[in-house]
Amino acid sequence: MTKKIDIDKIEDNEKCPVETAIDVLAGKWKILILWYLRRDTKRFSELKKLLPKTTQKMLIQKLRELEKDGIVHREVYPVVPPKVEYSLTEYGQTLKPIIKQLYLWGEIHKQKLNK
Amino acid sequence: MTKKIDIDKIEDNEKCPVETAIDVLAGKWKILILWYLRRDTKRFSELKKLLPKTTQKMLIQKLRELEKDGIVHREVYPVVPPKVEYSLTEYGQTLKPIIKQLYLWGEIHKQKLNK
DNA sequence: CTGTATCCTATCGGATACTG
DNA sequence: CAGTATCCGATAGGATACAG
Repeated sequence: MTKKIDIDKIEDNEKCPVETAIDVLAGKWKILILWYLRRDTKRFSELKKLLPKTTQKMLIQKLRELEKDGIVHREVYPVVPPKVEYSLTEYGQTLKPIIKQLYLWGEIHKQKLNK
Repeated sequence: MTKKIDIDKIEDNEKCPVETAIDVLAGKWKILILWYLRRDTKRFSELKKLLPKTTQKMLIQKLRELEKDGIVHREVYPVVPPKVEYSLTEYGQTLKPIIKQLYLWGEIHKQKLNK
């Protein structure tokens, strides 16, 4: 349904929406977090395993930022040991087309690198 | 044509293509540069005006990186004063779906921020 | 006009230790 | 398990000056 928009026809605004999007998604790990949350809820420990190259501190920091922007939901279960689950909010779901395009292009680029 | 792919059905690979894409596009200004080049060629001085918040040094640095990745083409005209034009390569054009989605989502998010 | 070259600082992010 | 706190180094990025 967005297929008919031609970005070539859009004028160069003062404050481009692309910049707005980047402001929210910048920070290397953020999009990768969203990628792993695209499908379902993950516990904090799961995310840590999925993102071995980041640190606990960074992961929490980025999760907090995404939470603040209304993209990620944090659900705390009052059990021992603690259990915290992260998921995409309904608003966060609207980012999926971006994530999808990044995935598709990443595949193309990986192939190019292997040549 | 990519509409039928459901990213929810994709397994969590070791090295996700999303990460590959991020590696190339990371750096706050890069995507914004691509945005302004999406339609046509720009001179260096034009890019500088379009990106007033970045510095000349950063702009050149990012342009060089994009050039190295085969995304941007640099055309030097041997005239005085110097004239250099930047444009998307054919390969760089393949990034347009990503840029488009970022634009669309940025618009949505701008609206949300104004409420 | 299109760059280079320095210098400098703020932020990002890693390592480690500790806690409810 | 899911954090917090602290320290510390690397690097992204800004200001300024200068050159072809």
